Amino acid sequence: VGEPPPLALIDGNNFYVSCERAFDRKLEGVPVLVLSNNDGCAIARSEEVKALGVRMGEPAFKLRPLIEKHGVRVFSSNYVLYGDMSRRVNDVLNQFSPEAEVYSIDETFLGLSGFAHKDLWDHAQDMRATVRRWTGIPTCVGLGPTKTLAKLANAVAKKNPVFGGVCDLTHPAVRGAVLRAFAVADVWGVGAATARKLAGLSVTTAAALRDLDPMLARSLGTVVLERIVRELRGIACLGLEHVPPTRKGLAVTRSFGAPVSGLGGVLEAVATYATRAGEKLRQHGLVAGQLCAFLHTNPHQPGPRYHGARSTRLVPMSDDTRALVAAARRCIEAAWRDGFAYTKAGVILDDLRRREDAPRSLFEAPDPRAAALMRAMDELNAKHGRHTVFPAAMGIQRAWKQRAEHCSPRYTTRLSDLPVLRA
DNA sequence: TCTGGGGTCCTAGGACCC
DNA sequence: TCTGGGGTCCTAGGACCC
Repeated sequence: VGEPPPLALIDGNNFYVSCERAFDRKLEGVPVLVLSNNDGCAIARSEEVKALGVRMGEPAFKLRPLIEKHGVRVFSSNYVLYGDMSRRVNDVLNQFSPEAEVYSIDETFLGLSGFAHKDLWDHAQDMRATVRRWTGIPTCVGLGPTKTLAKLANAVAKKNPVFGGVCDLTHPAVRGAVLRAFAVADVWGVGAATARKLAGLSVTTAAALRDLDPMLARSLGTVVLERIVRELRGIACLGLEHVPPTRKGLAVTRSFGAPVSGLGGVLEAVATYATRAGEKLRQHGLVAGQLCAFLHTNPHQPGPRYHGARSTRLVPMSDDTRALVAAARRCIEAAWRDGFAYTKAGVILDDLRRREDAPRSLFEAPDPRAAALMRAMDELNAKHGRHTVFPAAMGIQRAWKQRAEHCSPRYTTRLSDLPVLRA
């Protein structure tokens, strides 16, 4: 029995940083850092920034001296730009294989059945070069018979420049040495909790995990860990998902730009998040059956803490902004406690299904004007910009709005932000 | 003294991912 | 002063059914 057909995992290097660099040559060769929402912490680092010792998720305020000292170029996250660049990269990859699964904003699995083994490496290099030329994004490629091995190969290619950007683990002979040198905590699907348990059994490398008894793995870390063991042995347990499955839940949650202690401010914020959630629902043609709203104080600070949340059923299931806003406000009013400085709130929708599959209630006939109203709002906001029309419950001042003090232009999705070439 | 057996469905919480 | 956002999957246990 042969091994399954090869898979490739293509992954953008320091993806958000590379998106910024694609439009500004002056960012080449200098330290570049991209911050999370609210300019809170480090989420993408150029090689120069990694060399300065900045870790993933490190709070931005702690980095301030280092940023000053080394002239680090700092960016707020620009998801409109990154999302569009991701789409462009995938357009290129689709020309190399029709079997694609977009796994995340910067990673795609490709099925490469039909390629002779000796051609794989050239093919992978060709993909890298084409993506680089057509989008400006540098990538690495991992090749293997299973998703887990392709992920592992990709991590190896990224970490060791000697591989030239491509690591091929489709050949069983080279796998052993690579797996013996690979830390088990870095294997895809092995998190901190599982790594601790494995360390207790002296399993510290990917090779040792591969050699673990699958039943023991199952008792240690559920069927998920058992699958990882088998995948490391070259037995595919995780298929390519060409068509993304319909999503099960959807959330809009944000930290505030500054703490909020009045009920009015939090109600405005969740009305805004519920409004955004409604837009997302309608984009996907979905309705929600359940809504949960929460608020909480800063978990990183000492002092009085509170986390409040309430959920409610949406009957009938809905994608109507007015129903979502009303439900979210009711939940927050019920969860509210005076006397705290709140730093974050959110709206979570669950029990999603396609609008045409939603159960109808026996006595209420849907009002056709409701759908027309939502459509009109969506069209106005699409044409004239977000928040051209919005529920009054969102407020006008929105003093709780997030920080984003270093945002780059939306180079590829907004005419006014197009890059300009000067002679 | 002594109280069945076999299901399904739902939810909360943990673990993990990027 | 100051620490992101948005997902998935799995399991255990409770509620409920006949």
